[in-house]
Amino acid sequence: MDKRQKLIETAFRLFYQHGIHAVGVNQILEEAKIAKKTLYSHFESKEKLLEAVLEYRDARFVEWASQRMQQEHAGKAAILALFDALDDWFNDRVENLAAFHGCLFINTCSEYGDPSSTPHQLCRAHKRRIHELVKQELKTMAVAETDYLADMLTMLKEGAIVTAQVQGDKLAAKKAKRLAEQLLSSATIQ
Amino acid sequence: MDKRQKLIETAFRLFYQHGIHAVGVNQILEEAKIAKKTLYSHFESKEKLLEAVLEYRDARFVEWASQRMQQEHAGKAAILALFDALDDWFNDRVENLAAFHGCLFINTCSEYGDPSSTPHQLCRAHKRRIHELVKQELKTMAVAETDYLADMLTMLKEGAIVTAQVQGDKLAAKKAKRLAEQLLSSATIQ
DNA sequence: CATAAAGTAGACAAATCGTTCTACCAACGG
DNA sequence: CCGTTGGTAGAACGATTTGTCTACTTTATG
Repeated sequence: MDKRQKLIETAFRLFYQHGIHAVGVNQILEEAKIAKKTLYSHFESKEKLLEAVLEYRDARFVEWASQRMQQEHAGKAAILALFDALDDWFNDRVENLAAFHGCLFINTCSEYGDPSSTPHQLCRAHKRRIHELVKQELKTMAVAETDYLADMLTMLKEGAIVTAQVQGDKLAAKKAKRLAEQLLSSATIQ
Repeated sequence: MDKRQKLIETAFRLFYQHGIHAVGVNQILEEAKIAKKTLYSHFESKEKLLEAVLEYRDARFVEWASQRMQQEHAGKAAILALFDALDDWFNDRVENLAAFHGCLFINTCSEYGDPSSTPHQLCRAHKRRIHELVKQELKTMAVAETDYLADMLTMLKEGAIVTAQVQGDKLAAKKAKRLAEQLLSSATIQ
């Protein structure tokens, strides 16, 4: 088995559940049943491990989201499918994403507030990627102001995630979907 | 000078800027120029100090937000004033709130993921208070579904905060205001 | 003025942090 | 068969964590 991958996945689970500074490397090693030297042969520091975790999560998440969108017809249906996907995520119906504890990237920015730090920038890049996904979908539709619409749809998504996490509102995605629908209806030209 | 208050304000500033686990009590004491024994005579632990910080921030923030809303005519203008207030906050034009580093309550929930923990519950209570503020304003208006509208407006607010923090998008509040306007227009009966 | 309360600085304890290190073992290719 | 590679366990290091403690000083009040 790939030790490096095992470290990334274990660290992800612990960071996601308890926060980054709250989890020590010893705890990661214990759970992964991997020796300390092995960790430091693959990663030069805890922060480098975190960076690998963020890249791993980004890849998995974007892959999942885009698949869910592409399962529907391009355009409005695809975008609404994203909010259905969020609903599944919030209610722990997606095995690949681990039990919902908010967004790892938002959580990470809370702990790495300096925008010039590498973790913060990786989080920013992830959000840009999701934004791009939505924007590309909008471009296949007959709508004006795709930039503004993509901004609002992703902002709505962030709001739903935070509401689901902080308030424990399991219906957050369903509510957000309704507003997204309205937004798309009033924006569609044809 | 009230040492207890000085401790709360110093701890707030540091927690807000760097995160909670990243800041040690020694650092708080150094900056506040207060002895360790004094801290532990006022608060039985770091977490109790955090709880006092959350209560302090909650009071200041709700006071500020409701004042900004009440400066406008009741109803739609008051709610839109909230988004103008957010814009000032994101762009560091509000002295009382300290330099923008996202929302302390969202940040805290990232580090205290367990919803049954006291810090998490204090954050939840704060968000409920803001939600109530918006909902009461909606009740003075001729709109149906005040619950749904309050949900969406606060969700939009959370999305704007996260976008401003993670993406560094200083225009997030202005964009959110535009969608809020549209939402209120299409919901108004008269 | 005297006493009590509340502050000070900072040493200290016990634990944990991230990181480096030694010593050893197993598998594999030349 | 021997040396390299990559793994193991875990000791050790120095720094830092939260929290307690001693000893002293300031301040307020009766």
